[in-house]
Amino acid sequence: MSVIRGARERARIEVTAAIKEEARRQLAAEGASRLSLRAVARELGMVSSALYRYFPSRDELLTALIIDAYDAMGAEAEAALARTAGDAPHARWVAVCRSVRDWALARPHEYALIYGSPVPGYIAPMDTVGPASRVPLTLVAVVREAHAAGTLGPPPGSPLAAPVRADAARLAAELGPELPIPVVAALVGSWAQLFGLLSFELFGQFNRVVEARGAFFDQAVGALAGQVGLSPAAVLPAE
Amino acid sequence: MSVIRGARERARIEVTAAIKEEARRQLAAEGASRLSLRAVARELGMVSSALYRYFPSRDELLTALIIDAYDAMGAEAEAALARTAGDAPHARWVAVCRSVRDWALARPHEYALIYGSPVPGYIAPMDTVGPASRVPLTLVAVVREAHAAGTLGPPPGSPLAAPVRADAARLAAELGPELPIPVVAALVGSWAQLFGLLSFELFGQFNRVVEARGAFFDQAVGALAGQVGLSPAAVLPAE
DNA sequence: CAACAATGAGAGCACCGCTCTTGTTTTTTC
DNA sequence: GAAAAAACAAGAGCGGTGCTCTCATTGTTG
Repeated sequence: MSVIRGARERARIEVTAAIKEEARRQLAAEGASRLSLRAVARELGMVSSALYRYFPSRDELLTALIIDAYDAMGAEAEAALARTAGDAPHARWVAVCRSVRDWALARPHEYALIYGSPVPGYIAPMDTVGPASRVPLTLVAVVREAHAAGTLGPPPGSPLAAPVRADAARLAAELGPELPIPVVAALVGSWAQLFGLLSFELFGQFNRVVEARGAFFDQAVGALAGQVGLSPAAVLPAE
Repeated sequence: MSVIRGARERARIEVTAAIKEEARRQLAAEGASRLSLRAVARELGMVSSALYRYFPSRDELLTALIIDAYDAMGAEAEAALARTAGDAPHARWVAVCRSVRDWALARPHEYALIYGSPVPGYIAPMDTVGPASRVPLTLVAVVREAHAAGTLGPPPGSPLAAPVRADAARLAAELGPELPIPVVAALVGSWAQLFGLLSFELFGQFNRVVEARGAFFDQAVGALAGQVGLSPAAVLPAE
């Protein structure tokens, strides 16, 4: 399947990669709305119409960049999870969140591409949902491990309204049937709130408000962990 | 100061308003990145160059829309606060959050304008910070009232790291010197997290994940209230 | 009334996304 | 190995964009 068949196919892969690379460079320099196919082509020494052999439209190029960004961020989160194997769940939660933040701080424009305003009229194709769910699935993995170890406390807060419980139950069936329903509901909220913190920091809302951004982030995601039932003290029991 | 001096000045105010109105219509129809000065001018029966007498650039038009949007959202939040005078702080908190959500759901593109990816290269001018702070100040008002009434519990979570405490202390001096520092820190986090919930809902991240969006939002902002020390049970004491 | 500043109209510049046609090169098929 | 098919690059061109410039007109003010 991944066998490269000939010079043409090899060239196509290389050119496609070069286009995305140059597009990412322009993204970082100018932002998504100023990404120009003509400029990308010019920089690559080709004519603009040639670029349409590789991406049928500007939106398709953006979609490819979106998928790449989701994948890169997800890989970062998964790497953080793997790196902290054996640590306490609360610490792993914080580590995963931090890795996401580090990735976003290094590539703010790619972050904006996936968590900023959606391009108008643009419906995210199904190809994006897999890559997009890698970060939340990583957070779920942390919680499942804590639950398996018996260190997961009940999430604080009022009991769930019926429709929320229904949503959470459906999600639990997909993500971790053994998890208590309120934990799943709290997880979804924490997931959104994590990116609220990131977006505010990256989009400038914290300017002149929060200066110690890293410390503040750690504090906030620690609190988020508490919201899903992960307590700082709990440690994985030795086998 | 606000006396209208002549026909010319009156016309200028009307034309400026008409331009913004038409621009908002296009914003709703096409999104910020497809907002076109020429199309606005065309719809208004003027030539595109005439529009530059009113806004020196497309970005300036966007800035005006941004300020209007912040102001409208802030007014909505303040109205919700006024409407619930005398209610328990926890209920007022939820009411303010709901009013912000309702405003955003009715004008998703204006929401995206102020809480989505910033226009690249675009630095928010100082004019925006006043209108932008109306919503957070409304949330602060709820918490201050609860504190004055003595119903504000200590926010849960680990003690604050020194730099976070310093930021929060500086903010407390501006926003409410009587408030405990950890409450101020939790407030900033809740503020960001509130818009995380909103952005995920509005930008499509909850598609196929959360269906009962209103109920879920209420649940989540209720938990957010708990994070700043507002408990559902506490009621304002009768005078 | 005259001088002035604000406004509108039009042409034009450089750029954009995208399409179509033309000629070339690689791959596939017989 | 030659012919047919597919992939590709290049160029011209269409209708659109933000923005600037010039020039005539119109309301304001001394």
